[in-house]
Amino acid sequence: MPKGDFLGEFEILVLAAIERLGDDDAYGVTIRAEIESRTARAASIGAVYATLGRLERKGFVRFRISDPEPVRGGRARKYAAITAPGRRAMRLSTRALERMLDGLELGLRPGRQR
Amino acid sequence: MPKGDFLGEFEILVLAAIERLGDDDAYGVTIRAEIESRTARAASIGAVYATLGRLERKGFVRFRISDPEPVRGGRARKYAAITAPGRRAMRLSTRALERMLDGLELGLRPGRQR
DNA sequence: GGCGATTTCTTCTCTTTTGTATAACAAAGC
DNA sequence: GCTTTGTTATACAAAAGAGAAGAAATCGCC
Repeated sequence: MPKGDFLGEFEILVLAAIERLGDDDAYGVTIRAEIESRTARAASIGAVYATLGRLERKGFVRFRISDPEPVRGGRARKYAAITAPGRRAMRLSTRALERMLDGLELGLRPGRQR
Repeated sequence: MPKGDFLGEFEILVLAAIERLGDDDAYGVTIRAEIESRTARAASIGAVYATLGRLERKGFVRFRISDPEPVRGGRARKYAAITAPGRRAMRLSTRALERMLDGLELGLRPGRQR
Protein backbone atom coordinates (compact mmCIF):
# COMPACT_ATOMS: atom_id res chain seq x y z
CA MET A 1 0.00 0.00 0.00
CA PRO A 2 1.46 3.37 -1.03
CA LYS A 3 1.51 6.36 1.20
CA GLY A 4 -1.43 7.97 -0.46
CA ASP A 5 -2.40 11.58 -0.30
CA PHE A 6 -0.75 12.38 2.99
CA LEU A 7 1.15 15.63 2.96
CA GLY A 8 4.60 16.39 4.25
CA GLU A 9 5.05 18.78 7.11
CA PHE A 10 6.10 21.73 5.03
CA GLU A 11 3.36 21.09 2.54
CA ILE A 12 0.85 21.42 5.35
CA LEU A 13 2.40 24.70 6.44
CA VAL A 14 2.26 26.11 2.93
CA LEU A 15 -1.34 25.07 2.41
CA ALA A 16 -2.30 26.52 5.77
CA ALA A 17 -0.59 29.79 4.91
CA ILE A 18 -2.53 30.02 1.65
CA GLU A 19 -5.76 29.42 3.52
CA ARG A 20 -4.94 32.08 6.10
CA LEU A 21 -3.95 34.65 3.51
CA GLY A 22 -6.85 34.02 1.20
CA ASP A 23 -6.73 33.58 -2.54
CA ASP A 24 -6.21 37.26 -3.14
CA ASP A 25 -3.06 37.59 -1.10
CA ALA A 26 -1.27 34.27 -1.23
CA TYR A 27 1.84 34.17 -3.36
CA GLY A 28 5.46 33.18 -2.79
CA VAL A 29 6.59 36.14 -0.77
CA THR A 30 3.56 36.48 1.49
CA ILE A 31 3.33 32.73 2.06
CA ARG A 32 6.89 32.66 3.22
CA ALA A 33 6.35 35.64 5.51
CA GLU A 34 3.22 34.10 7.00
CA ILE A 35 5.05 30.89 7.85
CA GLU A 36 8.05 32.62 9.34
CA SER A 37 6.08 35.02 11.45
CA ARG A 38 3.63 32.45 12.77
CA THR A 39 6.04 29.64 13.47
CA ALA A 40 9.36 31.36 14.12
CA ARG A 41 10.90 28.87 11.80
CA ALA A 42 13.01 29.68 8.79
CA ALA A 43 11.47 29.06 5.38
CA SER A 44 13.69 29.79 2.43
CA ILE A 45 11.99 31.27 -0.57
CA GLY A 46 13.31 28.43 -2.70
CA ALA A 47 11.67 25.86 -0.45
CA VAL A 48 8.35 27.67 -0.68
CA TYR A 49 8.30 27.77 -4.47
CA ALA A 50 9.50 24.20 -4.79
CA THR A 51 6.69 23.07 -2.51
CA LEU A 52 4.11 25.12 -4.39
CA GLY A 53 5.25 23.43 -7.57
CA ARG A 54 4.90 20.02 -6.02
CA LEU A 55 1.45 20.81 -4.71
CA GLU A 56 0.40 22.01 -8.13
CA ARG A 57 1.63 18.82 -9.77
CA LYS A 58 -0.49 16.86 -7.34
CA GLY A 59 -3.48 19.02 -8.11
CA PHE A 60 -3.74 20.45 -4.60
CA VAL A 61 -3.11 24.02 -5.59
CA ARG A 62 -3.84 26.07 -8.66
CA PHE A 63 -2.39 29.38 -9.77
CA ARG A 64 -3.62 32.57 -11.29
CA ILE A 65 -1.23 35.11 -12.76
CA SER A 66 -1.92 38.66 -11.72
CA ASP A 67 -1.44 41.80 -13.72
CA PRO A 68 1.75 43.61 -12.80
CA GLU A 69 1.39 46.06 -9.93
CA PRO A 70 2.15 49.66 -10.95
CA VAL A 71 4.95 50.05 -8.43
CA ARG A 72 8.70 49.78 -8.48
CA GLY A 73 9.58 46.20 -9.33
CA GLY A 74 5.92 45.27 -9.18
CA ARG A 75 5.90 42.39 -11.60
CA ALA A 76 3.20 39.78 -12.15
CA ARG A 77 2.50 37.46 -9.25
CA LYS A 78 1.44 33.86 -9.15
CA TYR A 79 -1.40 33.77 -6.69
CA ALA A 80 -2.13 30.36 -5.21
CA ALA A 81 -5.49 28.86 -4.29
CA ILE A 82 -6.27 25.52 -2.71
CA THR A 83 -8.33 23.11 -4.78
CA ALA A 84 -11.00 20.74 -3.51
CA PRO A 85 -8.62 17.76 -3.56
CA GLY A 86 -6.10 19.94 -1.75
CA ARG A 87 -8.61 20.61 0.97
CA ARG A 88 -9.31 16.92 1.24
CA ALA A 89 -5.63 16.06 1.53
CA MET A 90 -5.25 18.74 4.14
CA ARG A 91 -8.05 17.31 6.22
CA LEU A 92 -6.69 13.80 5.86
CA SER A 93 -3.25 14.80 7.06
CA THR A 94 -4.31 17.02 9.91
CA ARG A 95 -6.76 14.37 11.12
CA ALA A 96 -3.98 11.82 11.23
CA LEU A 97 -1.82 14.15 13.29
CA GLU A 98 -4.71 15.05 15.47
CA ARG A 99 -5.52 11.45 16.28
CA MET A 100 -1.94 10.67 17.13
CA LEU A 101 -1.39 13.77 19.23
CA ASP A 102 -4.74 14.07 20.94
CA GLY A 103 -4.42 13.81 24.67
CA LEU A 104 -0.64 14.00 24.84
CA GLU A 105 0.91 16.75 26.93
CA LEU A 106 3.38 17.41 24.18
CA GLY A 107 0.64 17.38 21.61
CA LEU A 108 -1.44 20.10 20.07
CA ARG A 109 -3.02 22.88 22.05
CA PRO A 110 -1.43 22.24 25.42
CA GLY A 111 -3.58 23.40 28.27
CA ARG A 112 -6.68 23.39 26.16
CA GLN A 113 -7.51 19.74 26.39
CA ARG A 114 -10.59 18.74 28.13
CA MET B 1 19.71 30.15 8.65
CA PRO B 2 19.33 26.38 9.00
CA LYS B 3 16.06 24.67 9.55
CA GLY B 4 16.70 23.74 13.14
CA ASP B 5 15.14 20.96 15.13
CA PHE B 6 11.85 20.79 13.31
CA LEU B 7 10.66 17.27 12.68
CA GLY B 8 9.28 15.68 9.54
CA GLU B 9 5.74 14.41 9.38
CA PHE B 10 6.53 10.76 9.94
CA GLU B 11 8.98 11.55 12.71
CA ILE B 12 6.17 13.28 14.56
CA LEU B 13 3.93 10.26 14.13
CA VAL B 14 6.60 7.90 15.44
CA LEU B 15 7.40 10.05 18.44
CA ALA B 16 3.71 10.41 19.22
CA ALA B 17 3.25 6.65 19.00
CA ILE B 18 6.09 6.10 21.47
CA GLU B 19 4.54 8.57 23.85
CA ARG B 20 1.13 6.92 23.60
CA LEU B 21 2.47 3.42 24.10
CA GLY B 22 4.74 4.32 26.95
CA ASP B 23 8.36 3.33 27.39
CA ASP B 24 7.45 -0.19 28.36
CA ASP B 25 5.54 -1.03 25.22
CA ALA B 26 7.04 0.99 22.41
CA TYR B 27 9.12 -0.97 19.92
CA GLY B 28 9.10 -1.42 16.17
CA VAL B 29 6.08 -3.64 15.84
CA THR B 30 3.80 -1.86 18.30
CA ILE B 31 4.78 1.57 17.03
CA ARG B 32 3.84 0.57 13.54
CA ALA B 33 0.52 -0.89 14.70
CA GLU B 34 -0.29 2.22 16.70
CA ILE B 35 0.27 4.49 13.72
CA GLU B 36 -1.72 2.33 11.34
CA SER B 37 -4.67 1.87 13.63
CA ARG B 38 -4.90 5.50 14.68
CA THR B 39 -4.36 7.15 11.34
CA ALA B 40 -5.55 4.60 8.79
CA ARG B 41 -2.39 5.27 6.92
CA ALA B 42 0.10 2.63 5.83
CA ALA B 43 3.43 2.53 7.62
CA SER B 44 5.88 -0.09 6.46
CA ILE B 45 7.99 -1.68 9.15
CA GLY B 46 11.14 -0.58 7.36
CA ALA B 47 10.02 3.04 7.45
CA VAL B 48 9.45 2.80 11.17
CA TYR B 49 12.88 1.38 11.94
CA ALA B 50 14.65 3.79 9.61
CA THR B 51 12.95 6.71 11.30
CA LEU B 52 13.74 5.37 14.76
CA GLY B 53 17.38 5.16 13.75
CA ARG B 54 17.38 8.76 12.55
CA LEU B 55 15.69 9.98 15.68
CA GLU B 56 18.31 8.20 17.75
CA ARG B 57 21.15 9.80 15.80
CA LYS B 58 19.64 13.18 16.53
CA GLY B 59 19.39 12.29 20.19
CA PHE B 60 15.59 12.45 20.27
CA VAL B 61 15.10 8.83 21.17
CA ARG B 62 17.07 6.30 23.15
CA PHE B 63 16.79 2.51 23.26
CA ARG B 64 16.87 -0.20 25.81
CA ILE B 65 17.24 -3.84 24.82
CA SER B 66 14.83 -6.18 26.54
CA ASP B 67 15.41 -9.73 27.62
CA PRO B 68 13.95 -12.24 25.20
CA GLU B 69 10.34 -13.13 25.88
CA PRO B 70 9.85 -16.81 26.73
CA VAL B 71 7.50 -17.44 23.83
CA ARG B 72 7.76 -18.77 20.33
CA GLY B 73 10.03 -16.42 18.40
CA GLY B 74 10.06 -14.03 21.34
CA ARG B 75 13.43 -12.47 20.80
CA ALA B 76 14.91 -9.36 22.38
CA ARG B 77 13.17 -6.10 21.63
CA LYS B 78 14.51 -2.58 21.28
CA TYR B 79 12.22 -0.46 23.37
CA ALA B 80 12.23 3.21 22.52
CA ALA B 81 11.91 6.17 24.85
CA ILE B 82 11.76 9.87 24.06
CA THR B 83 14.57 12.00 25.45
CA ALA B 84 14.27 15.52 26.81
CA PRO B 85 15.56 17.08 23.57
CA GLY B 86 13.12 14.84 21.74
CA ARG B 87 10.28 16.22 23.76
CA ARG B 88 11.45 19.72 23.05
CA ALA B 89 11.63 19.08 19.31
CA MET B 90 8.19 17.57 19.46
CA ARG B 91 6.75 20.62 21.16
CA LEU B 92 8.50 22.93 18.73
CA SER B 93 7.05 21.14 15.71
CA THR B 94 3.54 20.68 17.01
CA ARG B 95 3.39 24.31 18.10
CA ALA B 96 4.35 25.43 14.64
CA LEU B 97 1.57 23.34 13.14
CA GLU B 98 -0.84 24.47 15.76
CA ARG B 99 -0.17 28.14 15.12
CA MET B 100 -0.59 27.74 11.41
CA LEU B 101 -3.74 25.66 11.63
CA ASP B 102 -5.49 27.32 14.50
CA GLY B 103 -8.81 28.78 13.47
CA LEU B 104 -8.95 27.20 10.02
CA GLU B 105 -11.92 25.00 9.19
CA LEU B 106 -9.60 22.49 7.63
CA GLY B 107 -7.30 22.68 10.58
CA LEU B 108 -7.01 20.58 13.69
CA ARG B 109 -9.99 19.48 15.73
CA PRO B 110 -12.76 20.60 13.41
CA GLY B 111 -15.94 21.38 15.25
CA ARG B 112 -14.13 22.10 18.44
CA GLN B 113 -13.04 25.59 17.62
CA ARG B 114 -14.96 28.28 19.24
C1' DG C 1 13.16 59.59 -23.70
C1' DG C 2 16.94 56.24 -23.35
C1' DC C 3 19.13 53.31 -20.24
C1' DG C 4 21.40 51.41 -16.44
C1' DA C 5 20.34 50.78 -11.42
C1' DT C 6 17.04 48.97 -8.36
C1' DT C 7 13.15 46.43 -6.69
C1' DT C 8 10.05 42.53 -6.52
C1' DC C 9 9.16 38.03 -7.82
C1' DT C 10 9.88 33.54 -9.92
C1' DT C 11 13.01 29.81 -11.77
C1' DC C 12 16.82 26.97 -11.73
C1' DT C 13 20.31 24.02 -9.91
C1' DC C 14 22.25 21.36 -6.43
C1' DT C 15 22.45 18.94 -1.99
C1' DT C 16 20.74 16.91 2.07
C1' DT C 17 17.24 14.84 4.67
C1' DT C 18 13.06 12.05 5.02
C1' DG C 19 10.19 8.58 3.74
C1' DT C 20 9.22 3.75 1.70
C1' DA C 21 9.55 -1.02 0.31
C1' DT C 22 11.50 -5.35 0.49
C1' DA C 23 14.66 -8.70 1.40
C1' DA C 24 18.05 -10.59 4.33
C1' DC C 25 19.44 -11.84 8.77
C1' DA C 26 19.01 -13.28 13.88
C1' DA C 27 17.40 -15.64 17.81
C1' DA C 28 13.97 -17.85 20.19
C1' DG C 29 10.77 -22.13 21.00
C1' DC C 30 8.44 -26.19 19.03
C1' DG D 1 15.30 -27.57 11.12
C1' DC D 2 10.86 -25.11 10.72
C1' DT D 3 8.11 -21.32 12.31
C1' DT D 4 7.61 -17.12 14.65
C1' DT D 5 8.90 -12.54 16.13
C1' DG D 6 12.05 -8.89 15.59
C1' DT D 7 15.74 -6.06 13.75
C1' DT D 8 19.16 -4.76 9.95
C1' DA D 9 20.52 -3.82 5.47
C1' DT D 10 19.92 -2.07 0.98
C1' DA D 11 18.31 0.73 -2.50
C1' DC D 12 15.52 4.34 -4.07
C1' DA D 13 12.03 7.93 -4.45
C1' DA D 14 10.13 12.03 -2.70
C1' DA D 15 10.37 16.12 0.06
C1' DA D 16 12.87 19.85 1.95
C1' DG D 17 16.17 23.45 1.80
C1' DA D 18 19.63 27.16 0.21
C1' DG D 19 21.09 30.42 -2.76
C1' DA D 20 22.17 32.21 -7.22
C1' DA D 21 20.36 33.40 -11.53
C1' DG D 22 16.83 35.27 -14.41
C1' DA D 23 12.65 38.35 -15.62
C1' DA D 24 9.91 42.18 -15.61
C1' DA D 25 8.65 46.28 -13.82
C1' DT D 26 9.78 51.45 -12.24
C1' DC D 27 12.96 55.16 -11.13
C1' DG D 28 16.37 58.53 -11.65
C1' DC D 29 19.26 61.01 -14.31
C1' DC D 30 21.50 62.95 -17.96
